[in-house]
Amino acid sequence: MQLQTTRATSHCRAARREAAPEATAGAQRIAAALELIATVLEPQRRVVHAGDVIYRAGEPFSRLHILNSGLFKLLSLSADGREQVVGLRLRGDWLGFGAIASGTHVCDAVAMDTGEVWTLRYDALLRACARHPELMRIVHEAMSQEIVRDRDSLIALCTLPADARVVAFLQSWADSLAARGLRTDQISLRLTRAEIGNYLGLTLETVSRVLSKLARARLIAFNEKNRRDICIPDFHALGAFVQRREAGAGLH
Amino acid sequence: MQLQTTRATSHCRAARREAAPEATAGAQRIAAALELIATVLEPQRRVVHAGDVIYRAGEPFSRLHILNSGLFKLLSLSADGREQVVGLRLRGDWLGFGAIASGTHVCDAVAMDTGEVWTLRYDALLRACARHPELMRIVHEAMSQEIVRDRDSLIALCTLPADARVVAFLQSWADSLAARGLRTDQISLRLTRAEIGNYLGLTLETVSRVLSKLARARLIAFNEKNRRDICIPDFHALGAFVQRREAGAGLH
DNA sequence: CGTTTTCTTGATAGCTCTCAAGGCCAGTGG
DNA sequence: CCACTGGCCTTGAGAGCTATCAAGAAAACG
Repeated sequence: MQLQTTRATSHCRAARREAAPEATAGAQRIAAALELIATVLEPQRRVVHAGDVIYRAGEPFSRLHILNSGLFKLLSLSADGREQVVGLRLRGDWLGFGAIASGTHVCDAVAMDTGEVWTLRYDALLRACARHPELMRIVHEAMSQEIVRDRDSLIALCTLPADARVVAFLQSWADSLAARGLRTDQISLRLTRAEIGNYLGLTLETVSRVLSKLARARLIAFNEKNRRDICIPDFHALGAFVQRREAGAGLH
Repeated sequence: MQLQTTRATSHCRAARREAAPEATAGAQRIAAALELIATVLEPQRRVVHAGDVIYRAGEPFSRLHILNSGLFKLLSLSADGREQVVGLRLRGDWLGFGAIASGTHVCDAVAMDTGEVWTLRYDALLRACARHPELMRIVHEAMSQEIVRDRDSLIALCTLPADARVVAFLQSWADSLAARGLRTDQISLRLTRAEIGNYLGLTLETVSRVLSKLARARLIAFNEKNRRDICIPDFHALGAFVQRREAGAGLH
């Protein structure tokens, strides 16, 4: 059992170690994709502020959006009227892929901070893709990445206990920042406990309890005077925390 | 509260009523897409049997697959070695989209029954898409549909209690069959309780208990001598069951 | 400075998992 | 034909985890 824990932990380490050296590479790839789109398609650029709606579920689809900066959330309205956060998007991500099949947007996209959105017509993109294979490669990679990322979060949210869900959220958030060349030692969640819980399928109280427990264990540290900014002194220890819990649960 | 329950239920009804008349339309659209692919690309066709592996996680990506018949499951291997069913695929569905971004397959695809798989090279598909806009539309719609479907299942699995998860699974399964023009009054799950539980993030005992409860409430009926084949006498009642439970839970 | 939102913490209840035992069924071999 | 075996399923009892409810503290906001 000890062996298995060690192996699983080292596996996580390997994945994370890869991310760090490639951070600049990831940021450069995003920058290159944005540059190509800007030169080939001349998208409409728009500055948005917290609360601005990019599109709403039910609206007809004709345009895709690419994020140049800012933080955005995707909201899905379930049949009984409750809102669920189904995704968070950052620089380099696309918005609107889900509407291609049905011709109608299936969720709301809302800005959570000031940022810049590039908008382009889908039919114009298709025509441009026929002329620029590199552009089509970028679009397909973005859609493929969205499929994989959603699948990973589905696994995390369905199989992990509350502690591990919050840790996985923090790790994936840090990974997203690292892939864009941003610093990860002092990260700002920019989400309320209620929004985090909504995203993770937990209540805000449970999220608060888990964060408090992590802080007591010195695995994270809150910023003075602002409990939304946290720093993660040791990613290894954070990952090992949930691994240890899993191993312990499996011992009986 | 009664009003809200009625509204939510009728919403579900509306969605389901749409599905029924469009069943043949959905089947025709799938058939048309398969026909176009067959004529333009001449894919390699292969008959597979239960247990056959189409691809494994980690293998290099070069080909996509389209399902002409059969039932397939997507398995994701988590870091600690447990397998998780992350998707079920039927006629008309594509396999391998998740590998485009990374160039490596991210999950296993395994046949659960005899079926026919069409295989084509991704680079050939891209070249063909440049010549046939209709083909590109089909590919993009398939990727978009996969994004939306995964997102929907994520919401269902993260926010619903065990009863509702199983009901949602039965409904989505029946919808998938209906969209392909198959009968839905007598459906065969072709999955063990353990596989259903794995897919839904539940234990096999919980799945068994929920199915027994649904059978006691006459909302489903097991086939004689085979508890894997069930029939759903009234979809309305099945949907209303979970709606009622939600409303009741919210009363306090 | 007062109001509102957000966050924390505790107590309790409910749901699901775990563990355990047994039943049903198909295939196998005597 | 029947006993045996193994896989799959069902059912029950208890434990653990998370939601719910409630109260108060802290921070943001006008």
